Amino acid sequence: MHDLLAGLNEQQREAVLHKDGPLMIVAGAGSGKTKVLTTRIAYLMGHYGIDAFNILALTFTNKAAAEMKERIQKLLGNNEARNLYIGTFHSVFARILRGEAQHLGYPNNFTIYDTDDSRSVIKTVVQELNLDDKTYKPNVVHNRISAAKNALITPEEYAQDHHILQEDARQNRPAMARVYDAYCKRCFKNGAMDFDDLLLKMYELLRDFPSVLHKYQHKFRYILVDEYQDTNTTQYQITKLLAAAHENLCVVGDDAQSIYSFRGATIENILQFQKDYDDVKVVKLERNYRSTSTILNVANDVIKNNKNQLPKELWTEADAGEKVRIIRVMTDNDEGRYVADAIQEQKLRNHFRNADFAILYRTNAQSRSYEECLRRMNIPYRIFGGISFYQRKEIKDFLGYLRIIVNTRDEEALKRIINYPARGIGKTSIEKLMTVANDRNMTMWQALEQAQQIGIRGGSLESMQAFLQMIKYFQSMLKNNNAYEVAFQVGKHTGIIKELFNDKSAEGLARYENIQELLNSIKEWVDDAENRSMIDEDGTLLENPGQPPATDAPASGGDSGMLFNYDASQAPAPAGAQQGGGVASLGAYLQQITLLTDADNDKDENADVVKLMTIHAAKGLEFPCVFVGGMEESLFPNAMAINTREELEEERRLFYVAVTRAKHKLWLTYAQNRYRFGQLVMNDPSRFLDEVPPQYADRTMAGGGLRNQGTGMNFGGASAFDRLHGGGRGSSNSAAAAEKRYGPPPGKPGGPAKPSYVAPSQPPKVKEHQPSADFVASDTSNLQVGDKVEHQKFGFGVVVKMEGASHNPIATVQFDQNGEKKIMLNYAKLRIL
DNA sequence: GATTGCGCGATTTTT
DNA sequence: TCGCGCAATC
Repeated sequence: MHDLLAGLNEQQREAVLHKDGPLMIVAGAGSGKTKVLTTRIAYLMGHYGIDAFNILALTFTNKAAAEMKERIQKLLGNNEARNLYIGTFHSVFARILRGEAQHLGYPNNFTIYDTDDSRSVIKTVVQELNLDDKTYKPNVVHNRISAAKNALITPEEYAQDHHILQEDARQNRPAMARVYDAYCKRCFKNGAMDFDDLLLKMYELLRDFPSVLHKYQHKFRYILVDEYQDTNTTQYQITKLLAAAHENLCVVGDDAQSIYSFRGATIENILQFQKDYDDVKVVKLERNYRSTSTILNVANDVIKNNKNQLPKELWTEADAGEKVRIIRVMTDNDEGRYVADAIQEQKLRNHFRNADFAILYRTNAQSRSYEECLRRMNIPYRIFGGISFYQRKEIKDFLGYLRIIVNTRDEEALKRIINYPARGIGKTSIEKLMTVANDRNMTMWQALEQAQQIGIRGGSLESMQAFLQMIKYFQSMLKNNNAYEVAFQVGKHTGIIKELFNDKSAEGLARYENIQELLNSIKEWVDDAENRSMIDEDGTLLENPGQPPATDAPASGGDSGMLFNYDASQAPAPAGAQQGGGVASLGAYLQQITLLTDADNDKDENADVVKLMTIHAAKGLEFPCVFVGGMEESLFPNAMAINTREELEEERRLFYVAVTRAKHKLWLTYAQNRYRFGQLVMNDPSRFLDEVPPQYADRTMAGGGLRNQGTGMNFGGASAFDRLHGGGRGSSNSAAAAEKRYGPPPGKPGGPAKPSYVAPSQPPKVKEHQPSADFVASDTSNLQVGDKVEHQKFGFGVVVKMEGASHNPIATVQFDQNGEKKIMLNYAKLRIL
């Protein structure tokens, strides 16, 4: 085991060697945190002889858990790591709750509601309480409820808390407490837990059932918590309970990277850890293996402006590297162009790959200008974040069937699919079912079973009975068939596949393929689960919660990957029926599916593309070259987060995270003018830029050459970088046009700015036109051939042809810069010159 | 029942 | 500005 410690620095070694008692590892960015965690676990097992079954490691993402498991496996060189409990808080607790559900009155096959499901339930209860859904907006209400749950405030406590009630009254939502209560009751009735419940119910389980607590306290003799700075109150309390018997609790985190308070994370958890236990061993990992010293110095100096933190200072033996470039551009579009151009430049000069670049931003909306420019320059890129595979309507519909099969209490699922595909169960009938269910205190499913008795007649009744029959048929399969076999039949018999197959639109095709992909992934999960199944030491059959199914591998049998062509649906169901539901049961499948995110089955993780993402999404990642855009007041720090010191400090930590993502090169850009909500707004440079020590930064206008702009910042000496970007690369229109439009920045001395930014050397497909300052759409009802016009995007041109009906006239315009375009006058804005 | 159109709102989002 | 969600409509 000696070599486990090889390659660790002194502090890392200290953290690994510490065996018993509470341990806090304060791990700065890029300090080898994962290495320490994994080595520590391997060492516990390999050197101290701790049984893998007795070790629990909690992470925040599936990805982190999977990576840890893999690395431990490698370190140990055997298969013992498979017996570790490594997973996200949510997946580990879901797994435990699944086994203990009866204590709490939930079915073992309880459904896990994702955020959309939760909102949908909220919508329902708000309606049922006869409240205005404009006042009680689902996402607002959900945030409030979620915050309460994360803070361990029950509906009863909520209803009695003066401070909370006051706050709700002030927000004109006096009935919040009732909504919260109704929401909880409804979820319970539905046999469902939302994300927050997975934590909350786990806590209640441990709190209220001493035997259960005892069981897990003695099972998990060693507990490790990753990203401790992001834990919320509930997670804190759970860890405390679990660790109480042995106090072998190791928490790892970096208070400077706490950026999820809006999700209930409490930075106090890590700040106060030393007070929670006697004799807390604290190890600080301050040596950074990632960034240049310049970048680290910037990060260190910036974060010093925060008051509330654990003292530490990152250091490195790496070279100073280059200065951080602080770049001012005129508009958000210029920012996109500047970045795309700089990437091109760096690729050529320094042989970087696309994947060496990341563009980070505060808000998702900022991705647009980058996207346009990258596309124009044919630089491959990928945006991370956005709608997840599992949130797509067709996927949720399909899963809706699987959910109702496994858990008939799940009203959300039932409502979703009872008339999809359309089978003649109309709105009125559905409402009737719901009303009756509510009145007689039964589930909607039970109401459905008694459709006739409750007075549903005719076609509706027949449809309902046929529907019931079908679902019951699927249910009858559960016992002897695995998740895939059931899902296969669902696809075949419900008509979903047929419906999508018949939709020949592009979206329809995509939806069809998504369902195929879902089925593929279920198949793969089944194969995998059967391989990885294991018997727990206490005899419980467990499913491995870790590995999500990858969805890119071809289907078994090596065919086209299309497991399910509608046309081929007559083919026999997949052979090889397993011993039954068992480890690969539909219930087990559903339990983990909701906890997956797109990142968990990313097929082209290693593709050579520029990566665009929010700073939040970048946490934990690193890139050779990083651009951070939108360094402007009210954007970053965001206007919504500058009202309290706490908020501002979190924004600063976010900036710290952004800076410390960079290994070699870092650009910070800000635009003077930016379109926001369709309005052009002027922003001051971010205050965080002022916190960057001048000696570590080059501050320039994009392209350089501009002096004395007097922004209160030093735009002095042109760096090598400026010269590089400065002169002699043809002329550009954008900055000049922007300058023309807006004039010199108000309050800023100095003559008109010279064109500073230079258009990319590869001419774009559409030459961006900046409309004249006085651009006003003209009345085009009398537009004639030969008229000279200006278009907001395409620029100046001449009308060469008029066609189309009088109510929908179409003009063909020959543009100076962009060739001939057909312009629909009803939509496009043209100015007649 | 699907389609269109208007009005509103718009941080971040590991699970 | 843009996208979405709901309401009106054939």
